[in-house]
Amino acid sequence: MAWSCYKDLVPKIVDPEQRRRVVADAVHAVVARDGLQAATLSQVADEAGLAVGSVRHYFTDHEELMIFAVRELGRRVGERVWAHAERLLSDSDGSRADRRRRTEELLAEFLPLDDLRRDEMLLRHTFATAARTRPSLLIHAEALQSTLDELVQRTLQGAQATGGLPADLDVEVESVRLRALLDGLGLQAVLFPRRFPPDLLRQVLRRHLDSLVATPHRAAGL
Amino acid sequence: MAWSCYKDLVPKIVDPEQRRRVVADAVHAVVARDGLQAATLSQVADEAGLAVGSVRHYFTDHEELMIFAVRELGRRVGERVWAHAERLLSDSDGSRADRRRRTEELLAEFLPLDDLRRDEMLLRHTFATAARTRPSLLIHAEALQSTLDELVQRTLQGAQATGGLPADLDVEVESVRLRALLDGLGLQAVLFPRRFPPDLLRQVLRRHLDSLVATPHRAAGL
DNA sequence: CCGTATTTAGCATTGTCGTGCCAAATTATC
DNA sequence: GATAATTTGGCACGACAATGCTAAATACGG
Repeated sequence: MAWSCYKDLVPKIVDPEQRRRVVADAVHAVVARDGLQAATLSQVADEAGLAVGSVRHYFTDHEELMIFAVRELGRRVGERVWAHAERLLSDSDGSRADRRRRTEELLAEFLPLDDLRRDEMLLRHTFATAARTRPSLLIHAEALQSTLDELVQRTLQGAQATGGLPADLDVEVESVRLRALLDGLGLQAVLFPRRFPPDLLRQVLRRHLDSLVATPHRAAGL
Repeated sequence: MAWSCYKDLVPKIVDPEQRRRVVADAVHAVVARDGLQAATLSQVADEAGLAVGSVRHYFTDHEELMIFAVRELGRRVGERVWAHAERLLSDSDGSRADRRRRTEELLAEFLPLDDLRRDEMLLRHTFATAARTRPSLLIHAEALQSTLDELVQRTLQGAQATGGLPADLDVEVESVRLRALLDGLGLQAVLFPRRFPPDLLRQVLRRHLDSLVATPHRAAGL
């Protein structure tokens, strides 16, 4: 049943951490394709080309497997996005138009504009949703959420610091608003892809950034 | 939510449609509390105070039960929200400030500001997510989505028609943007309620509407 | 080359799901 | 009141999940 495509030539010695990551990959693939309820031990093992017993050798139980999958997702998303962010946040040079363009590119990392980002969006959302009714996942899902929240906030702070945004803009609120926009937009695009082609996503993001730059902030009055 | 306080005195004759709605109530309650994976026949029957056999008498199988629950959710959400909308969309009178206030109230119907709206948000989101990997739910989830999309769009169109929004605003794009914002904001508030108190939700919504009113639209340039 | 630890594979158990089927209880019709 | 229809309750079966336990296959240290 289990399908070890390895030939007999490959040594049986295995780096356990790498193995765990391979299994996490399988979890991600199954969840992205068939949903969380399909991520059973047997399906994950099949996806990874292993036997159930092998998977169980590296994870004590199903719960630990799920937790690891969430953390691994967070690690990868964080790594990819922060690497992208540092190029923007550290370099203070470039014209304003250039900075604007790069900011837009950074925030576009949150949108499902290609298969990689689509799967990441899907997985983030799936695990975040699952965490609501699975206490063991909550803190890890929150950590993932916080990481991205912080990135958005720093991006806006940086833009404001370099004069790309009005000085009286309430960055706290705008961060929440931008993050909500990105999340909602990405989510709808993932759930109903027919209705939200990548062009539309980019257009909406661009429009939002435009409105941030152009809008004079009004203190909370009517 | 669903509470049939009937005692044994009530005759055994039952309106089947009402019974189906009561069972749907139970589905909603279980899903909102414990997630979709908990909406098994036995748990739903328990929640409704019925035997499994009774539930099965009104629904041929589990799938039909889920579909009915989605449609019933759509019916209720649509009913409540459109009732609210008509008061705004039909009446052309009132000052601009008054219209603005009522528009904000209407859109606040999309946010989880009280238990009822919180559960509705949760259920909409849960079923929409599930529909991705359950073809039988897809069209019903899309219908629910479309209904709310349309409401948002009409609201913005109405606001533009009465001069509450700039005439050159691209209502198509703004509808998508506003809807994404409402969805993303509501979702985060539902998943991580500690971080998103109702006041913050209102503030973000108000800020977004402010920016719509105040922003001159720039044609898609840099 | 041998013994030990690691890795892989699988069996058996237990629990829970949906569902086919049937019987009891209750109501409606005559 | 007797009979048919509706409604309710539940048993039994098969599928499949997670998991405890065991044994084979493989790699490594001596």
